Amino acid sequence: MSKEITSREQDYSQWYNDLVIKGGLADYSAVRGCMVIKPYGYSIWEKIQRTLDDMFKATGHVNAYFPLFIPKSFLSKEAAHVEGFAKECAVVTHYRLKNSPDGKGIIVDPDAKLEEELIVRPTSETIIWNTYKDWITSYRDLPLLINQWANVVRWEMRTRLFLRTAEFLWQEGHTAHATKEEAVEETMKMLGVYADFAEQWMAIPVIKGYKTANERFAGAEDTYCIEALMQDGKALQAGTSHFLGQNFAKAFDVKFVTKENKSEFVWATSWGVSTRLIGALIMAHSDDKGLILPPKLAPIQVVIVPIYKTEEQLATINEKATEIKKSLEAKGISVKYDNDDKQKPGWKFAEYEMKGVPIRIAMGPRDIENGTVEIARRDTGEKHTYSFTDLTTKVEHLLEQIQLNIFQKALDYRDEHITRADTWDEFVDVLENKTGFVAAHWDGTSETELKIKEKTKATIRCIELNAHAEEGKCILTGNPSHKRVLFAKAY
RNA sequence: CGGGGUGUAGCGCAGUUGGCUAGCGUACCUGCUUUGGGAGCAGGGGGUCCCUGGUUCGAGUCCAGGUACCCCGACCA
Repeated sequence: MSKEITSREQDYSQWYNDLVIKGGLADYSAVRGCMVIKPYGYSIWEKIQRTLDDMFKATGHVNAYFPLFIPKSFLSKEAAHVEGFAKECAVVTHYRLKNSPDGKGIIVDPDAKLEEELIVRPTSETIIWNTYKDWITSYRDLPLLINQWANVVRWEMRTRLFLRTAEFLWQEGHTAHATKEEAVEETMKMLGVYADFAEQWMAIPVIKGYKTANERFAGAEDTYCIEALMQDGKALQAGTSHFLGQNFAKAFDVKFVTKENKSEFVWATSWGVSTRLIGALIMAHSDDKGLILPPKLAPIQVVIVPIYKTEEQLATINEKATEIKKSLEAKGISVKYDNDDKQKPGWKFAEYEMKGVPIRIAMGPRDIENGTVEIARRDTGEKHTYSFTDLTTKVEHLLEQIQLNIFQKALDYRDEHITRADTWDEFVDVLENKTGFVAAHWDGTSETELKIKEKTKATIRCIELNAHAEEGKCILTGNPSHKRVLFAKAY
């Protein structure tokens, strides 16, 4: 009763907002475009962090931390980079406040103006490459494989919880290599890490591809990405991996001496994923009753709800539930036993469904008598009664099944929503009515891409890595094309 | 930055033509009864009606200006 969720059909945006807020993941804050990530939402981020961090370490990376502030002059050293980010930078101009002369409040002290303004990092390439200059002198210093977990600020015109906030949390990997081949290899390796994480942990199928010039990261030679499809048929870029060539090395004069004693610029990559992933997670799986979280990232994997009339019954259930909780926890399963007597079972059922807890175990006097529990799975809503015997194994299997099931469901939806279009009318029709990805021919020019965007709001999400050669004609101009690319409306 | 919307109790909202003590649901506190799908009854506490100024005997309500946030778009992860 107290927490109604807007249905997807009624208002998709409102449904999303309801899930975030009523699911207890995050809240609007007093600061424009900035959200408060609440404990439940943050614990999802912590799981994402922990898992990715392990994957980064396993691929040879180490963590470091660079400053939040970037001297303004640094940003302009790489031409394309500054052009891409200039319009959304928060700028620090002063370092002191003082009491207002009229006695009301406090003002910026005009005498405390900075010599050079500081930019709150929108990304850290510049400050990092300025540092790398001092760290790299010889081929022996390479490769340099560093990751940073940080917050960044991009002053977006319009923000959305998790999907696009003015401040967001992310990780950014910045690597330096002796050869182009090695840097390209690194770029692809990390793209693979992201894709594996998205599919195996978040249960979100992704398409690996590369961006057209229009969509490329500011300062990159090539931008690779993983693209996911949300339930409203819009695409969401879930992670990017950039091959930066020697652009930043040249901008910040980062050279190394080869074995042959020659001085050369180093080759670079950068790659990142952000708290936006949580937005993807929410939209990919959830339904009109609330969140559906993949077991591998759910803060609570199993909730146990007692049902009782008397203190004696509760005492018996407490004993059994604690036993079950312990045996599940011994298998690394996170369990919440909610015997809070301030809420009734029905309320708890609804609440944990809203929060996307994958498995709910209900235990009442009836169960104690029969030596059973009732298990409900969040993804399908199915309820079954199981005996205590081998309960832990059953729950483990069920968690695995749920993980696979929601991935399969998302995969089926995604695959059904990749549509080939060969005529303009067909193309527009799919984008308008069926939605999702449209695989179509494109003549390879930025002009055509922009015209299509103007007409349909769809952009080229990526050119698939495994796109096979196929002769055809551009959907708009009819000019020759050698493979299809994926268009979609996107977040 | 353009278009639309909203600011009244923690949250969600109502408040008529300007009218006297600002209300409803929920949440909260107390008590009793309840507990297998968001409990019931009784009692209780809680307000800078977004801000500033104006009109008026009287403003939550009318007028002007400001401000904040949300939604749709343009920009972007």
